[in-house]
Amino acid sequence: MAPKKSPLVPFIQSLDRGLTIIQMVALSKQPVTLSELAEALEVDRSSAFRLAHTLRRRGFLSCPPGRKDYILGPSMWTLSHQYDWSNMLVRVAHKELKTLANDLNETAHLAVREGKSALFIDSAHANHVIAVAGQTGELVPLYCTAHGKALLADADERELKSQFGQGALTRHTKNTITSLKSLLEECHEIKVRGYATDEGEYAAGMRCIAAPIRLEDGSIVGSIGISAPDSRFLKEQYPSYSKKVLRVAASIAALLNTSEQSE
Amino acid sequence: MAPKKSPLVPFIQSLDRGLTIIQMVALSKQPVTLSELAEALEVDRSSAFRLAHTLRRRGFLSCPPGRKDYILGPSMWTLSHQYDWSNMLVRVAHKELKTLANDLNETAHLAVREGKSALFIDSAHANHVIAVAGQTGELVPLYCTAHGKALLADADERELKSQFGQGALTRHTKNTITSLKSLLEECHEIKVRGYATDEGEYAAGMRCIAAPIRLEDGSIVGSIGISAPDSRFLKEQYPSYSKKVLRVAASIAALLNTSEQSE
DNA sequence: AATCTATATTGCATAATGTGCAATACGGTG
DNA sequence: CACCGTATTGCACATTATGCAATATAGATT
Repeated sequence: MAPKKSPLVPFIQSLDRGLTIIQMVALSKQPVTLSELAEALEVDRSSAFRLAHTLRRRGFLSCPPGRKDYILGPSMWTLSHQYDWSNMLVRVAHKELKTLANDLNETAHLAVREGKSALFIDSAHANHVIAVAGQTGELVPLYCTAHGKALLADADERELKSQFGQGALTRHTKNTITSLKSLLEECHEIKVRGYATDEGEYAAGMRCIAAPIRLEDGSIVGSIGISAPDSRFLKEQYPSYSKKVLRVAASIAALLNTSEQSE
Repeated sequence: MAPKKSPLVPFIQSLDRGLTIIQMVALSKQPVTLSELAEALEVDRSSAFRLAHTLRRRGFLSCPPGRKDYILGPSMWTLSHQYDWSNMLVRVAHKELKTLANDLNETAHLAVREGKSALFIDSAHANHVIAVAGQTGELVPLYCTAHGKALLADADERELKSQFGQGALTRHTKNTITSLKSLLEECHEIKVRGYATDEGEYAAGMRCIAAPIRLEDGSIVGSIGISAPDSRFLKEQYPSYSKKVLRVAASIAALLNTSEQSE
């Protein structure tokens, strides 16, 4: 597709092919057959076989019992379990986060879900020099913050119930959503329009917009948004702000999904 | 260690090396330098460089901003997020589960944590033909079942509080643990001796032993155990039963951790 | 059951590919 | 500025991965 620019650094062909196999298998909903691999790689069956066999010996692939096609193996699983991913999103998204903060001249946050809370894992402030660490690590409720609701966007009734029980939700301000039903409705809305808002539902006087960050398959892995006092961040700004926030969320997702890393 | 038996199927050397790099980086707490990779692989720096470079281009590795050593990249992250791991444990453990059930001639279960519940993902019954699916999918509370408590073994006070709130725990039987304090103590005990018990704490008249399944780094990824009515499963059998359960938990862990898959 | 097709697996010779060596560039330190 | 360690590139050679062709295996069709 892309005209190879500078293969200055030689690619290790067979490793590259092996990685392609891993990704094919990981992305496919069904087990992948040898023929499919061979065809996708444009190599002979025998070559695909030996690559796959190597992956299998190392536990990166395995075969469903009795079958001879491939699925991901336990190595991939244990690696992803053991590895500390906590700053992966931060690293990938930090630049975009700063851009957002500068563009809108407000504070931008990056959050992930942590049980029944949203955890702020990074932030960027406008008019400040490159602050390496904001006061990240803050936990806020899912149901009454823009980030939290963005992270909940895909939740259905069952999930909300299991997370928040059947009791009423704790009220923090006069705007806090306290019924599961309204929360569910809001989630639907967020899912449709792509971003969530917080009209002082947790901290009075603060307004916030946040959008979920979605991988290719739609799964939500985090949220990014802008916060400011409602004296400065007016409702009229929702359209333009949300557009920017959505754009940034999309470009972070793109960075995550791109298999070809720039440099 | 093991004398290579039959390298009948040739290994793709460079792919194999690339996988080793991925595992090294994933298992290391620190970023890994090129020199370390070269040394571990017993290849020249330049070769290690080209392998790592290929991995980086594909997003399987990346470099911390400004650094030149390696950490895992976004590809590994997105793959592990998107992939459906729900039956990984089942596949790897099923054989062992059957063995356990047959050995003790009782029902064996495999469970994973799902929020504040334990989810049974597989089971094996003695005296039955190979039942492909037991009634998996059952959710039981974490705090009053052997599997649940095995999954909680490493929990500290903070985690228990955040999971179960400060209220008393729902009583299911006269043996149910209802205070967080006793639960915490029991968790400690379980961690020390390696297995959890359930003396009819959820369903009266049922006794159960379960042990956590731990990866190399100690993280708990599931639990395996044996259940039976207390008329048949006596306290006297704890020593011998627990020994078997622990052994099986260990061998499942071994299957998960082994990078060299048998065949 | 026997045949047939599709797919998996192995052997082997060849050439492409990955490798080590050596040279060069880079980044930080005295 | 010179010095060191490390990263990166060029190049020639030989190891290694590849395609082809042969064989084995499994499932389907008759």
